[in-house]
Amino acid sequence: MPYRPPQYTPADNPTAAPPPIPHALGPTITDVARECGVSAATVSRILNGQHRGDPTTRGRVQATALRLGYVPHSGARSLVTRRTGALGILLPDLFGEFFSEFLRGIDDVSHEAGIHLLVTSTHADPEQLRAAAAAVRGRVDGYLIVAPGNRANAVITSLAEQLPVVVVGIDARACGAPSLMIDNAAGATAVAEHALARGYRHLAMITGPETNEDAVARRDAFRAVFARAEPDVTLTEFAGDFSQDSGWNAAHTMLAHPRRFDFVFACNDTMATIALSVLRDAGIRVPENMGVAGFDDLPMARFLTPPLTTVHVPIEELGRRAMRTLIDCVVRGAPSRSSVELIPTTLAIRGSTVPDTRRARS
Amino acid sequence: MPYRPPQYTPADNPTAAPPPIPHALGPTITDVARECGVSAATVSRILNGQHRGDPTTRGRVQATALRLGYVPHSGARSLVTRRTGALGILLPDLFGEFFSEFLRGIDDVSHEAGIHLLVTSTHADPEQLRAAAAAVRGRVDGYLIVAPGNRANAVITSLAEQLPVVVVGIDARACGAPSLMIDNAAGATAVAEHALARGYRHLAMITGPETNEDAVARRDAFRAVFARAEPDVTLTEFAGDFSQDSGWNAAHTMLAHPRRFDFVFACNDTMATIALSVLRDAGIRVPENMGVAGFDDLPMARFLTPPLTTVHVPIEELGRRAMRTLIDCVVRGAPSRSSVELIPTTLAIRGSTVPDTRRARS
DNA sequence: TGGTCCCGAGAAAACGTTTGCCCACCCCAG
DNA sequence: CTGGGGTGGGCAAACGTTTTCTCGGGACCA
Repeated sequence: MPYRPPQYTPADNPTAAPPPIPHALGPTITDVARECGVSAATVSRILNGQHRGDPTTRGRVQATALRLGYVPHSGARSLVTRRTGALGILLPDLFGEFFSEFLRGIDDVSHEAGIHLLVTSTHADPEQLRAAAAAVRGRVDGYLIVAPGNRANAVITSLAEQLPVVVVGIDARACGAPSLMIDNAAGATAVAEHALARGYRHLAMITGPETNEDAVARRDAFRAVFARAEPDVTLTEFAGDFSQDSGWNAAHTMLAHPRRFDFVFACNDTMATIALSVLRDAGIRVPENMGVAGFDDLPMARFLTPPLTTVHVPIEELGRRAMRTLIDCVVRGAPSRSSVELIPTTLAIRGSTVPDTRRARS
Repeated sequence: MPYRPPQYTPADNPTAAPPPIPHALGPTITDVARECGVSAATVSRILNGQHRGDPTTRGRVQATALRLGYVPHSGARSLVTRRTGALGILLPDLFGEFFSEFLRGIDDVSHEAGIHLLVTSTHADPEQLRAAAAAVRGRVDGYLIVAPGNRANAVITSLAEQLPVVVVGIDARACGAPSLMIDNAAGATAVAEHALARGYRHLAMITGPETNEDAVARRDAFRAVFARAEPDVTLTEFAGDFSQDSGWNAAHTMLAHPRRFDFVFACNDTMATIALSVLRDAGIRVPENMGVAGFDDLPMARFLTPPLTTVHVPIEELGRRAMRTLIDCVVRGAPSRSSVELIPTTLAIRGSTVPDTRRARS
């Protein structure tokens, strides 16, 4: 990734004159010092709390800084402290409610730590991840990476050698970075067992992307329960990739299939929502003729028709924990120990698998 | 907002020793210069494209920079250029799909301009907005503000005096900043006219927050159509605030109302979704007994049961345009001319207002 | 051939902050 | 009265980059 300087000039007019007037800077530490009749060093120490000195001076300096609206220049500071006070959030793609929730958790933690967030959301593959990380290099003290798939190990490893890294979504122990993972197996298992307990026998599953470890884990756990189920139970898989379109295609493929299914498990709520919609259009009653379950428990899931049985994932909590872990790594300055934290999931049983819709607002 | 230095130490242990090992920095410009046998000045000029000089030297420097993986220290650079290459995105709150879509548009544009995004999402009122802006002061070249309500004018005005500002969601001409606004009036008007054309006569509206200009505009436009409708048409308003909970409360209040309604317009899709759910639980058929319409056209809207008639808002495009406007301001260095750009909306007619559900995937 | 101009590239200052080192002062004890 | 320890606070270097000023050399024209 060759270095490319920031381009404020619009792409359609690369020859435009460089902007002449940079923004006005506020008061500097020298201004505060002069105003108080002390040296810049003293101001710096007081404002950073390292100074146990004269309370009078301290009060005066703080008051002056406040009055002048002084905010230290973060660039100058990071130049000497070698810390930026910011963390890079590298997201594969910003789709749907999942990432709003996730970001909310992250923002919450970072906000109270006084840490800033550099967010990028445009990596779909390892190479773009590398580019995104390179772009914010030097501006951040660490990376929070939501894995774009399971092929990114090499990139993550090389990033983790330079800065603290926390990975969400894949097991990155081999990369030397702590990982946080959703307990997909428990969730998918619970769905499968619930389906069988409810008497459903011919199961369909709409899978997620092959490269997504969450998706694979959900699929495998679902398969595993099927493998030890009674022989009259069948399981058929239809390929999806978590997107709306793929859900639509998979649901229609399922309906065209010669086998009559009585249950469909979509590996995320987005696809489950679409499945519900397709089934309704086809005149199939849920849950009587067919049970439907999803995964994620998006805020909307309980308000669908019928309310969607799904695996609850504490998404915001996931973001929060990931952020705490990352901050912890940065504090220790250690090159991010390997570890895996499993985020528990629970099955939220609603109207798409049990007839009584009175439980609408479970 | 008193200055508070970044706190990497976890809040529960404020006395922890300061982190001893700052992250290792990569190669500096001096390293590249030494490696090539030229001066740092030359490297700087070449890498920034200001150098039309000797192609041999240029090629050598570029190759070396690439080989060493040199990335300039953004702090040092911003110290002298007085630009940071980053923009601050100040969001009121990260809820639902709306902001994922919005952020996607923003990220898209900034990414291709090589500009970084500092995202904050924790301001619910003007004072918090001021604090959020102060926190990133000096780290950004401009602000993209999604208004937390219509009381923020004073804060926005003072921000706009210092840095380029673009505002989304309120008319900030008085603040000296360009604004982008959704054409709420057109959308709400279209809904009202559609409802009346479909023969609905007793309309209910679930409003948004009083402090939100979008919400107010939608309400007023809907009222206006009612005002010039035939006398047998009634309109009753129920207070909401765009949240799921408020939608639930408003829908139930509506059902308890002595008047029998045959149409409900929720001022955003989140509340409309809840309304659909509540009506289903109450055994009211949509659209036969009651029509439902929302606003925003979230990606999920067309997959609800029945598919939701709603006002389509090009959310991603909104983010994209806002970002382009902001970048334009920063480029010109001008203190952000006042202007208002209106983002057009269109009515998406679906099954929640017209019986034929065959149009499911319109 | 001599003068002029241009172009490539280096030296050095400046940006705002932190921090190690040092000094001066004060207080207290001997 | 003097010496020592402790403390408040100043000086100056350093961080990595851009940019202005400068100079040397080569080309071109008369």
